[in-house]
Order: sequence, then C-alpha cells, then structure tokens
Amino acid sequence: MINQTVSTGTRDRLIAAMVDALRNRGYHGIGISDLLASAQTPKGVLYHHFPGGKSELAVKAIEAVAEQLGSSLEKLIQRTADPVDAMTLWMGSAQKMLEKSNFQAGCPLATIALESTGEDAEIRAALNNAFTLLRAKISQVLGVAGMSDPAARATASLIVSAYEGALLQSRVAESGDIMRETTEALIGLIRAGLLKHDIAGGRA
Amino acid sequence: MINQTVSTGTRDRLIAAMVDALRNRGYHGIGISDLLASAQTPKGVLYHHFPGGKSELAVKAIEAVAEQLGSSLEKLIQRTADPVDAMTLWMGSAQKMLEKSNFQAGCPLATIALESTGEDAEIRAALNNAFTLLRAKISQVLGVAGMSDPAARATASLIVSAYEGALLQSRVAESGDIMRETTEALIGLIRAGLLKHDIAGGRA
DNA sequence: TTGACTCTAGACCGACCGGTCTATAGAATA
DNA sequence: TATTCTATAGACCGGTCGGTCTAGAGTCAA
Repeated sequence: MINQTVSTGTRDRLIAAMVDALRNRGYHGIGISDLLASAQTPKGVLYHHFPGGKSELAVKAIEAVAEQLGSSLEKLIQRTADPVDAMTLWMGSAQKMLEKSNFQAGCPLATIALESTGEDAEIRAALNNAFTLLRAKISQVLGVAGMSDPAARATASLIVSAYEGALLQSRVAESGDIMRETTEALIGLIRAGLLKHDIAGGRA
Repeated sequence: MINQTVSTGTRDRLIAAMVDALRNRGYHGIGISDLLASAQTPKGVLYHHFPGGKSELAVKAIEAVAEQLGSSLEKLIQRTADPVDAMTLWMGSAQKMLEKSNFQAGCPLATIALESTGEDAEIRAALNNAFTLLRAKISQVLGVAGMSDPAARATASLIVSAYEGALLQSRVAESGDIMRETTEALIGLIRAGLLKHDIAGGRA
C-alpha cells in the first residue's frame, strides 16, 4: 500500500478544509463545491473516503479538532508550572489565532454546535465528546492547583464557557478586547478564590 | 390606516419566525420557504416588508432580540435587590428556556454570530450592538454591587461569555448540568471577589 | 368612480445544493 | 499478463435555494 500516503493526504486535506470552513462560516454556510475547491479535490473522492457525505466529514472534522485541541492543551499544561497560568495561555492562544485571521477564525466546534439540531445525532455526539474531553482535562489541572473535585468540575465548565463565549463576542466585535477582559476577570477571580482557600485552609 | 395593525402583525410574525429559526437552526440552516410556512405568510409579503430579503429580516430579528433581552434584563434587575442574585436568575431563566424546548432553543444571537462573516456587515453591526448593550447593562449593575468601573466592565464580559458558552455546551450535551455548574462557579467566584473587597476595602 | 398606495398572494426563475453515477488511472495480487 | 482493488476524476441529477415578477384585494384621497 504505497499510495496510502497519498490517500490519507487527500483525506486529511478534506478534513482540514472542513475544519477551516467550520471556523469561518459554519456547517451550513459552506457548500460541498467550495469545500472541494479549497481542498483541490474532485467530487468523487469525498464520497469515496466519506460515504456518509458532508455530515460524516463534519463528524471526522470535529473528532480531529477535539484531538488537536486536547493534545495542545496537554502540552501547554506540561510546559507551564502554574496550572492557572496554563489556562491564561490557553485563552491567549485562541485570541491570537482569532486576531491573526482578522477575526474570521473562531472555534470550529462552537459554530456547528449551535447549528446542529437534535436530529444530527452523530454530530452532536462528537461535539459532546469533544467538550467533555476538554472539561475533563481542565478539571484535572484545577485539581492539581488545589481545588476539590466538584469545584474543579464546575470551574472547568466555567472556563470552557468563558472561552467559547469570549471568542464569539470578540469575533463579532472584531476586537480582542472582550476576550482580554473575559480572561482577565476569569483568571483574577480564580486566583482570588484559590488564595482564599489557602488562607482559610478550607475546601469548596 | 386601519390595516396597519394587520400589517405590523405579519411583519412581527416574520420577525418572530426568524428569531425562532435562529434559536433552533441558525441563519443558513433555515430556508425562506420554511420561514414563510412557519409564519403562515406568502412570499411576496416578505419582500414587501423587508426589501433586503433574508438578511434584512435577520438584522431586524437581531434588533428585536436585543431589545427584548435588554428589557427583560432591566426588569430582572429592578425586581431583584441583590445585583448578583439578578445575574443568577438571568442565567437560570436561559437554562429554563433551553430545558423547556428540549434543548433545541439556544441564544439566537450566538448562532448567527458564529455563522456571520466579515462580509455580513449589517448583521455583524447589529450583533455587536446587541452584545455591547448587554455588557453595558450588566456592567452597570455590577457597579451598583460595588465594583470599580474597569472591574465591572471585565466581569460583565465574563458573565456574557459564560452565559453564551454555557448555553452552547448545555445544548449540545442535552443536559442542564453544564449551565448549572457554570453559573455556580461564576456566581461563587464573583461573590467571593466582592467579599474580599469588602474585607480589604480594596479596589480592583 | 377613479387612481394611487399598501399589503397579500403565489407562480416562476436561474443558480446552486448535496449526492449519485460511470469512467479511468495505478498499484497489488495472482 | 489478467484481475482486482483503491483512489481519482468529473459529468450529471432532482430538489431546493433566495429572489423577482405580476396579479389582485382592500383602503385611502380626490
């Protein structure tokens, strides 16, 4: 199987094109032909690699994003001594990407999450997995930072929520200010909370 | 102009149908014909009231949502003695709506916000106005609660971000848990922050 | 009564949608 | 070499998209 390299190449190109489309326009905002054009691929290839068509490609794109997001978060955590610093850097990196794309590229998961309906079962399942993974990773880090399990879980939900909501608002405002303010307020409050526990020696 | 009542009736019905569509499927997810069907309206009427077509209707829908969201927030604030309690109730009411709709109806602003591109100038402007209004209202309340101006602004950004992000995740998870956790963590941290200021007499 | 105007009504249109189908190129196996 | 399988390639299709156009109903002022 020499041409497996080639095959995964086109496959990956299609997935990458879908991820990009989800970032910039959303699932319904992009057409198959645009997708194929940006992946430099004829139509037959899509249905060869993804018999389920557009929606199957979307699921694979979501899974790819989840994996990539998870591993880059992992790396960030390992590189950064203070877990809360890691969270700050994480928010900052998302902001940087948004700004570099001239406020076009948001979170690919968020867009399709809002476009999806209850009928899109596979897509929703993939999205739910992705967000659950994200929250679990963050929750774990917060545990290391000294939070109790339920507090870590709740705070992780808040962090992911803040991340998505801030990206959304910053994208529409075409300014990084909201993202910056959100991060500032979020991290400040979390630090204050941790400090309070340290002083009181209490557990949430 | 006796039939003005009737005319604004159909106009409002179209706007309501668009708001509903944005909540459940997003801008590109709904077709003109579905929209007209759910508004019980023939096609000509749409282009009579909104010569700009679908996108103009979307702008008007966004403005309507902003107005409604702003005034309901205003009422909530006036009814509730503690501003932070008002924020808790606000998050709670969004969660209730989501749950009542069986996790279909999210925030109409968020969906089209993520679907919009830089080319959709009017839509983005309307969205930015809406979010700016929301943040301003909340920031004002936090000022009443004793926050300094920049802290209030940053915290308002965080609250709106958390609101949108939590709705998004809860919708995908088809469970109110994430929204509940997010609110819990958010309000807990804000209260702790305010308390700390009271004790220390400090200003952020 | 006539003409202007507002609003309702839906037939109609070209463009594009996602998806299917057949043809073929090229490597692996026999 | 013949066969089989994977992958590429794009013509083609019915359906739906957003939008235009003409017709008519109802309400005014003149």
